[in-house]
Amino acid sequence: MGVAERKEREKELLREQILTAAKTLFLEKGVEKTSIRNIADLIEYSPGSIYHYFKDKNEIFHALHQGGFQQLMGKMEVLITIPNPMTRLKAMGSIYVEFALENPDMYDLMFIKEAPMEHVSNSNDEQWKEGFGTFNFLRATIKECILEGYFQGHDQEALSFMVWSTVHGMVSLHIRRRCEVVLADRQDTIVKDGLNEFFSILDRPSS
Amino acid sequence: MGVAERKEREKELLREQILTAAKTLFLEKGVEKTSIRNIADLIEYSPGSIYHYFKDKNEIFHALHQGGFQQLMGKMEVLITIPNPMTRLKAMGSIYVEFALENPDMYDLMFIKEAPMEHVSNSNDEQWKEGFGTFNFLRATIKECILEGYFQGHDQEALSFMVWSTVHGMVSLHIRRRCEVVLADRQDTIVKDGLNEFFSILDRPSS
DNA sequence: TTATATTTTTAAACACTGTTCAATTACATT
DNA sequence: AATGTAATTGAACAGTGTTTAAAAATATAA
Repeated sequence: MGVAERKEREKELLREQILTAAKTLFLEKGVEKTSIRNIADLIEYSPGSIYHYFKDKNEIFHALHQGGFQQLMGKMEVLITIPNPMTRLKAMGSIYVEFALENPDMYDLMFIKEAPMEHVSNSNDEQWKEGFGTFNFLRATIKECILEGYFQGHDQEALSFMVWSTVHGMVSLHIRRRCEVVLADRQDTIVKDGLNEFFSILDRPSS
Repeated sequence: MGVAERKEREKELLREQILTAAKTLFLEKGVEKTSIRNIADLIEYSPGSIYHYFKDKNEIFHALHQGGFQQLMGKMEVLITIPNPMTRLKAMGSIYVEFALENPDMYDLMFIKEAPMEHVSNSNDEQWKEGFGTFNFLRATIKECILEGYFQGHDQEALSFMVWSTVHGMVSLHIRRRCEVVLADRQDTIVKDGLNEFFSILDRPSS
């Protein structure tokens, strides 16, 4: 009676095929410029079929969105071996930036693009543990930093948001090419340099 | 022989009409979801007409993009009256954030959306004086700060980029609603609070 | 004023898009 | 072999940006 199970597996397989095809195309030419027909062509199915596996284009986007978070979380796992919270905080920043620069399109998908945010907000909390996880880890690290006297009298929540914003700002300005004109030289190094500036400012003692 | 001049004025008038209609619709429902037909409907002309005044949809976007920079530059003019560079730097950050929160859609158009960036990069330098201007002003202010000993031994260029990134990061995470889930409470104040955290870290003395 | 030339405007067409749906095909169970 | 279910299809719908030949409006010249 393994028929149902096999069919389930086959269904999952095609779902996966759709996702990898969509990912390829999304990262290649962008979400907006990828059509359902493009995806269908790539996996050699009719456009209508896709709607048997995903409610709409947004749901495909959302699935990939989640995958990206898991990938980022994976890269962050090494951080738990770093005991000093300040060192850990900086390593976290480096990993974040590294992830963004290595997977600019995926980062774009996860943190810059607007498409599926209504969907994400409305979806059940279960699915958000990944996104939550990374930010909570940042929050916890910052809390440790404060406890050890690195940011005396600072607001844990607001400081976490600010730190996240700084790394996000740098990589997103880079990815969306807002520094090309204004920082024409140094294009390749500016994000790393900016990050180091940030680190050295964080390192200054509390007054 | 003022006929040519009058026609020129009339042409400019319709161009302006198209722009205000486009701006209304872009800010109302987003660039992507605004069609040329929508704009044409609003000004009661046929869709084809618009192509006599603008090469394509991108060119309309670009025109509005430029207008936004002029608006931001206008808000920044008061800064030249602030003699202390550190005070000026912080005021600049406040104005930037204020502009973004007051005109989130225009900010999105200017700094987050990707649509017309190819066009912007390829367009002649003349048109970029505005964008250049604001960043150069930041750069100059940072330079003064360094000269007065606020950021000893720091890299002017990288520091400017980092400062810009921080304010950009905060407002863009807010605008693209990436903190809704992760910072559900404090939603309205988090950007202001984050900015203040940034200020107080900038204020710490150089080691 | 009439004829010519130029500019502005239009409607129709083209090749796309996301999505829906009735009909067909494939397949497992009885 | 017949039945019922699930997967797949292709056509259709209403929309998109853009092009273009024709028409209308206007300006210039005779």
